[in-house]
Amino acid sequence: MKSGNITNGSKTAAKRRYDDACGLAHALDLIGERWALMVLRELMLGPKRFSELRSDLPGISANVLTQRLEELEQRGLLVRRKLPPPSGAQVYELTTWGYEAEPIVQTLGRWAARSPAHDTSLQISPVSILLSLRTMIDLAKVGDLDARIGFRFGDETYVGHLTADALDIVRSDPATADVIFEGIPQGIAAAVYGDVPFEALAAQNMLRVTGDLTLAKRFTTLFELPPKAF
Amino acid sequence: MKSGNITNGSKTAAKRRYDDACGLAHALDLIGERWALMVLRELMLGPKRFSELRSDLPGISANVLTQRLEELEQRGLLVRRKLPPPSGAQVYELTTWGYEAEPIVQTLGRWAARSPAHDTSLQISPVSILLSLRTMIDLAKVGDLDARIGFRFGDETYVGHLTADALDIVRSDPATADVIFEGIPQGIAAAVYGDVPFEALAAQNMLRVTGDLTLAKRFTTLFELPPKAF
DNA sequence: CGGCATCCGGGAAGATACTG
DNA sequence: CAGTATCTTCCCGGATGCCG
Repeated sequence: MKSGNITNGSKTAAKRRYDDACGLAHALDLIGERWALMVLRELMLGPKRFSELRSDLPGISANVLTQRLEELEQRGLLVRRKLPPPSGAQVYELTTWGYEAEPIVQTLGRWAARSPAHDTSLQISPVSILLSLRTMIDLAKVGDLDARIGFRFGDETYVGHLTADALDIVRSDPATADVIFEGIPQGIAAAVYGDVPFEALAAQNMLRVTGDLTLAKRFTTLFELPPKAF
Repeated sequence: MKSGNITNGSKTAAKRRYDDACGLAHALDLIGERWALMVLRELMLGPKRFSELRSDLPGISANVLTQRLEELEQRGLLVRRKLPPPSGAQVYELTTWGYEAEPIVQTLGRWAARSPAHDTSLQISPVSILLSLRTMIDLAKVGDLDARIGFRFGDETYVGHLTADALDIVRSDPATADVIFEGIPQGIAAAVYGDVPFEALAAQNMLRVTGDLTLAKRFTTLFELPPKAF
């Protein structure tokens, strides 16, 4: 019914973008699609393979994950990399610029924590809870503490290095950490944000703490959620 | 037709949400829809009416704007308010919690400014450019400066209060400001980020500067875009 | 004119099945 | 395990039209 095709090159090429020079608009053009920021979040503590991403992002479908990974790679936020033999598996790893998106994840998360509608009973991934610790830590309470905190969620293990300046978290073996938290992400959440005692969590098979228990207890006091907005 | 229609109650209860306790996921459930953050941005410096939003968000359809405003109101991010007579016009105004989303807009904007694909030649709204000034100001360069900077973009006028602590910007009459920038948003961008001299901008009808020209020149040196990521 | 409902076309997202 | 292929559903964008 439209007489003549539009033939406006700039318009046919234009998919669903905000035609706006504003930085926010451009950011949304880059990472505003559904699932894009969630994918970045899952890669924020280190490379992952396709199947790990799929299982840590409940609800994403394979084709959408494929598409997001392609777009994010093309835009320079992540790269595909082959692990050295014998593994040889392909993983997705953030670029430097991709890692620089962590403040975005933190700012959004901290803001949303004030939402009265926030349902903390839902599923949460290992990376999510660890990033929330990085976000919600009150460095003033750390003092001169310097400790290595291990986390074990099934196969996924992480080690956090707590200093006066920051809580660094990398994916590595927690065997030599000062204290090890082992269980499910909700167990960490309950201990840190819900002040649930370790014994109760152990009884529910949510969390097991080994190593320096005094340090563990102290660790759980370093974090605080912001108050609800209303 | 409306009566007795399917209502899809069985499955539609869960729309298109991330079923995830992560703060990021909840944030995206609240403001992750298309145009939502752009609407928040436009309201960030004060209430606006429907038609103002529509004209400052080129590309949004009335349909979608209505829907976003409803959702954001229902979620507690903005309220509808009637201006006192004689205007009596209805405006949309952010709640306290809504204004607290400014760090989100800033973080996304600052991050995207590093993108090599960022096209600064596109249209930009008054609120966008003013928020970018708040984002990109280098307070260390302000020293003990204390000045009132006026901005006039057609009908929309703003006054920025520059102090050592912050650049506050509110929508008000710039008549008494120390210096007034008048023109189009791109004119401000060219002067501040492109170091284009005032004379050149005046010749192109992009910007006219009145008042304390020394202050104006100094003002344009306070802002710096981050380097490109690659 | 401002605000909102409705219809329609296109395209992105979701679900499932399938393949190397 | 790491993705395709296909089909369906739903959201977005544009146009029209109602109503205060």
